[in-house]
Amino acid sequence: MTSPAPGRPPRADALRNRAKVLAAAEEVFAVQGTSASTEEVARKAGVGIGTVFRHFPTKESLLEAVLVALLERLAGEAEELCSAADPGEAFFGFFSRVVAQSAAKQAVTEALAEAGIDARGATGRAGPGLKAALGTLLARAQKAGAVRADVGPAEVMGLLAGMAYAAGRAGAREDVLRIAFDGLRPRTRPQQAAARG
Amino acid sequence: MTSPAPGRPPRADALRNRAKVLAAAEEVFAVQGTSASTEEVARKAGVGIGTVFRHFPTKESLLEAVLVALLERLAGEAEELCSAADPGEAFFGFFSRVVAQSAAKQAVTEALAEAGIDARGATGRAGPGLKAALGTLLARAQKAGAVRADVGPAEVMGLLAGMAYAAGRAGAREDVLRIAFDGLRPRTRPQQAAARG
Amino acid sequence: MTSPAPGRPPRADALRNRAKVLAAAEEVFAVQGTSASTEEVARKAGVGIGTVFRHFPTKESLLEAVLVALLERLAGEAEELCSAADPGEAFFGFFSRVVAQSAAKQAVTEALAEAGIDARGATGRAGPGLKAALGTLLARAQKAGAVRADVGPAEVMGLLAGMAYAAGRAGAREDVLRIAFDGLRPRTRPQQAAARG
Amino acid sequence: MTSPAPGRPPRADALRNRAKVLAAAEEVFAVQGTSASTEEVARKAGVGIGTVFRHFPTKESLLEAVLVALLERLAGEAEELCSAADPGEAFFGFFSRVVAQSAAKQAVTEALAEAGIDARGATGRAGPGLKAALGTLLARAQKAGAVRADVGPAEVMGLLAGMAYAAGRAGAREDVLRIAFDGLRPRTRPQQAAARG
DNA sequence: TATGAATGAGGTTTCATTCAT
DNA sequence: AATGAATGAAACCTCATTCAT
Repeated sequence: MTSPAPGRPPRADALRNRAKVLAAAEEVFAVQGTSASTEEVARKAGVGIGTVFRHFPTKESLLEAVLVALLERLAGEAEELCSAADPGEAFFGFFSRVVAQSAAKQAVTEALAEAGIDARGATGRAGPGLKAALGTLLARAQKAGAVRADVGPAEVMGLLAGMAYAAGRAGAREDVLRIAFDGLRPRTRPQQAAARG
Repeated sequence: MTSPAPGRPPRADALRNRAKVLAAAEEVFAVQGTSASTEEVARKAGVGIGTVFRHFPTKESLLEAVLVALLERLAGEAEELCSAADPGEAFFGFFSRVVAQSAAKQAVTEALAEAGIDARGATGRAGPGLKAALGTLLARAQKAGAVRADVGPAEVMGLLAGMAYAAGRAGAREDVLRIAFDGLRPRTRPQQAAARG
Repeated sequence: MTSPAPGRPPRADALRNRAKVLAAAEEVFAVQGTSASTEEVARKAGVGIGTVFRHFPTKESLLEAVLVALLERLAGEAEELCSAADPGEAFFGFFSRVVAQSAAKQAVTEALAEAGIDARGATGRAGPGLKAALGTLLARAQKAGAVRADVGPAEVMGLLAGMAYAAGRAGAREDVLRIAFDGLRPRTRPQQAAARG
Repeated sequence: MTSPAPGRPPRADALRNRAKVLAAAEEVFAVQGTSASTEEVARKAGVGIGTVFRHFPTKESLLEAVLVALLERLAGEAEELCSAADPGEAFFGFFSRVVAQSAAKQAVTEALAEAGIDARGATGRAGPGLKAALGTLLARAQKAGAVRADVGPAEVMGLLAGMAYAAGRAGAREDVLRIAFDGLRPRTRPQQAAARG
């Protein structure tokens, strides 16, 4: 691959094709799982197979790009909610929306899982953006008393990945999410009990 | 499942081979994931590839058999706990143990997920055994006031699958499980009842 | 690939196919050069592509096997000539025959070249067989006064590779070989003859 | 060779690019062999891949141009030596130098081989230049008694190609070249001369 | 019944060549 | 004229499945 002369902007049609490939990959991997073939992606994108490999020199790099894009999009949504009026609603609403997306897209679940683990790869590099935004949402919700104080962003990410999987693969619905949410809310009674005791 | 000639009982060595293959498959899929090759399974089992396909005519059927075996084993464990002294401990202990297994074996997670969804396939047919036993564990724990009354076996299965995934892929630990458990515990009444009583 | 149970002889049909593949590869590489495709070899051998890769798991290993087979055959011919009546004729005759083969088969030239260099790979392992036999032929010819005393097997191998290449690629014929042979002959006799004359 | 619009002289920058590509190709093919990619050549030349194909419409034509350039350079060296003081030294020195170059550059060997065979292609058309100059060197050396009288330029070209190959691929060194040189020297006179001296 | 050799579709990747910018 | 993105044939290799031994 000839790298573009440094400083020169990439050509418009190339950018367009890159985006088309990425979008097609996102859809194909969402529907068929990440073992879908690169040819399928090319077909869906309406480009030649060579074009896919020009933009993403290995299948792994394509997959990575898809996951990164998903994570960044989620991080963007989270950031927007950081200034919402009701911090509790913002936090739980975001959580719900991510889970709902995962139900349709397997890739989202994988992205969440990898973002939690992988500090190395590109996925890991994009993870912090989401974790940071989620951390802010969490902190605000905690300050407002909507979420218990003794959980951190890491636990929330783990719970999110699990619920996403449950929604997408195990056919679980709001009932399950409700349990998780209750687990995240501050405990009322025990404190009274503790006060009494 | 291999159907022997009708009326003829399967030969002893054939049964032994079937068991060897199943055990090998369980281990191989646990370690390498379900995309491991059938040859690998045959090698680990110490049999020819042809023998694997004689007992399990497609790779999918082999995978299914592995999942069914896992589910049946879990169901067995659950049934044993149905007569345990402390129903709450029995329920949460079982839940924890399943999640711990999943952390080591991807296949367990898949089994749980499929068991929740698939009412059709063989996995779905084995699911009810687990779901029934889990239902008993759940009912006893609810009656003892250790688990909130408004959740059913289906929700617990979903939560279990999600937590199993979180444990195996997203690197989540007891922290996350604690949140889920708190979500499962009664919110108000039990403590009041305890306080009153 | 499942390795055969140690001690069990390979199946007859497998051996037959292995030989067919090797023969086809030899011919294909001879005609089209070593960059010919593995599919072409399979087609010529009349087997599926999978069969080629079962016997030779990489293209490189196939190529290596071809070269080794060629070297071993040449070594065999050389060994037979070690007991020939006229050591000079044996040596030069062998040299000529190798060169003649190379004219038709590029692969022979490559085999000779690699045998000279590579002490590592399988080709290098087969090289010594040829070099040893050639060494014997050479020593006998030197003792008989047909070849000058101050050259060793390594130089002869080098000369052989060069002449093989010249014959196969540069269109050189006996004229060139005659020069090389004159270079190999002892320097004294002709002069004595000339002195006498 | 790029044909400009008839009557229009090629632009200066185009000529410059052509030269850059040719130089890059020579180096790339020397180091990586002739199977190096055209992209690699473009990168080394610092031009776009399209520019390479504008000047050399196929990879084969680029390769040919490289070989022709090499042959012409060798022919130039040979011509310069045609007026050297010692014809024997000129001839053998040239031979040695060509072989030494080949040890580093595969392409030289190929050029020599093709020059010997191909009367058709561009390589064949450049060959005569070298062959003529070599013929002159040879004739002078023969007249001076340094080379036997019964060999012609064709044989010398063949020997040269073979020795070039031996040097580059078979790891042969001066020992082998010495044999070839001895084969080229007159059989009787020089030694008598030496005996006399 | 058990074996493992044979099969070939399908996957990833490379690269000479074309063509819009 | 120069560029480099796009193309797709073709290469190597894997693996689920079949079938002769």
